[in-house]
Amino acid sequence: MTASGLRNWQTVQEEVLRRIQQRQWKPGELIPNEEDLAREFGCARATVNRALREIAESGLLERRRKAGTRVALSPVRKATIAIPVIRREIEGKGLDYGYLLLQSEEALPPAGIRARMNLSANVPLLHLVCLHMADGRPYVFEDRWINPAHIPGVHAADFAVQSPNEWLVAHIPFEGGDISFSAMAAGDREAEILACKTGEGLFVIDRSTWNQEQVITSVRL
Amino acid sequence: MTASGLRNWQTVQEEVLRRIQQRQWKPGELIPNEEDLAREFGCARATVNRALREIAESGLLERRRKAGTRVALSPVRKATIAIPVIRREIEGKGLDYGYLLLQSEEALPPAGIRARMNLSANVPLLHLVCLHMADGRPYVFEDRWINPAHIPGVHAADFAVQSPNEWLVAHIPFEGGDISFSAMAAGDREAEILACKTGEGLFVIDRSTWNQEQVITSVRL
DNA sequence: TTGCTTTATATGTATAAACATAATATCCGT
DNA sequence: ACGGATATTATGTTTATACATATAAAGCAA
Repeated sequence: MTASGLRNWQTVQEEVLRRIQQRQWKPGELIPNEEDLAREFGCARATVNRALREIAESGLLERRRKAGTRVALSPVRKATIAIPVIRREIEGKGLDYGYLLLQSEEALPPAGIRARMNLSANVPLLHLVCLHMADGRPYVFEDRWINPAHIPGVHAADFAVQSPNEWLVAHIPFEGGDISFSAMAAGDREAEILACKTGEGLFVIDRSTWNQEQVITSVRL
Repeated sequence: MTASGLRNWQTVQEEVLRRIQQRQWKPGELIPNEEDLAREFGCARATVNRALREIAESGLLERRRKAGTRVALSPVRKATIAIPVIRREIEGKGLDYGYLLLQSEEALPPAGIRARMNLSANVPLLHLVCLHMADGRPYVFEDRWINPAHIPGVHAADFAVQSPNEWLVAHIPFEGGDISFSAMAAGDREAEILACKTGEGLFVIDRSTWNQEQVITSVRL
């Protein structure tokens, strides 16, 4: 090895990953600095930097100025998951997508929601409950609270036709959210709506979007 | 706006994000090319490129050569989640970590595991069952199958002392995994081990590491 | 020793310039 | 109008160079 032909950052990256995998560079160990690597690989330091930066972002390397770059001792495995628009997810599987609005009302949120949305007083929120179906069978149950005060135009939206999910994506400039996963057993209500057995395991996603509004979505997978 | 002081890529990125959020650039719309933006922001094209590339990686922009850069129509929300070593997770919460090996044997894997690990014949695997505890209370239940043929030295490891999780991290150069989440209701066995009620919701992580070996971990959160 | 200051150094970023690559647009012959 | 060759163009990458910044380490003083 120590080849002379690693001239693009992806090749450099592969070589570095190979060395980590094959323990040529062991966990916790310091690796040569960018300049040396650049010389060894016969490329510019910027190229090495590009390669190493990406690896560091993935958590396999740890870099600190002056201290150098070392192989992560306990690589925190990071997974990036894509949360698609539900309709796309279903259609992506080649199934027919169906949507049903079950409930739409202004109501005072329960304490749990109010706390997560950081609401002080008795602010009424728009409470939407709807069901996404794949090939006619219940697929995802969505329970969402929206703060109309922060979402102009939300009253004009017709959620009987378009799911809040899609409406929001199309109309609200958002960025930054907060997602957590958990599991719960299906209660009687969920069991009925989702046509599953009471006690069956449900996969739940709680998602908050911190533009201003907040979203609570319960998803069964 | 259209300021003249955006000279580093992070500032450029913020400005671009602002424009997307405030719908100055609408979803589906083409945004100016790198050269123009660089001129407008008073920085080099490479700087704009760096800023835009990152946004594109996050899914908010879509870029194609010659076609240009446009605001994503349906931004696939990507979340990167970190899967820490369990001990760290527990200790990070300020709790006492405890570990217990419940079972360790060579056995033929059930069909499901065999299929996922792509094993042809009747290959015996090392089957480990262990429990991670936080402050004395069951926290995570781990059910793991390891192919000893591909993990040299695994027989020498004493999993009564160190969890397979940590041993593997420390001894095996790995890269590339496959993670899926799901939910299930606790069966009698799980309920007993985890000291929870039968039927309670469990959060399950199935993880495969495709170096050669494979891992199935059931985690309750 | 302890704490502060300075220095050296590895990573981080910015830049201009050049070339590579993908892919749309255009032109042209049929 | 159609299909295929060609030109054009926006992004992608590499390079050398320069400077910024964090920070470990060394030096120094109380």
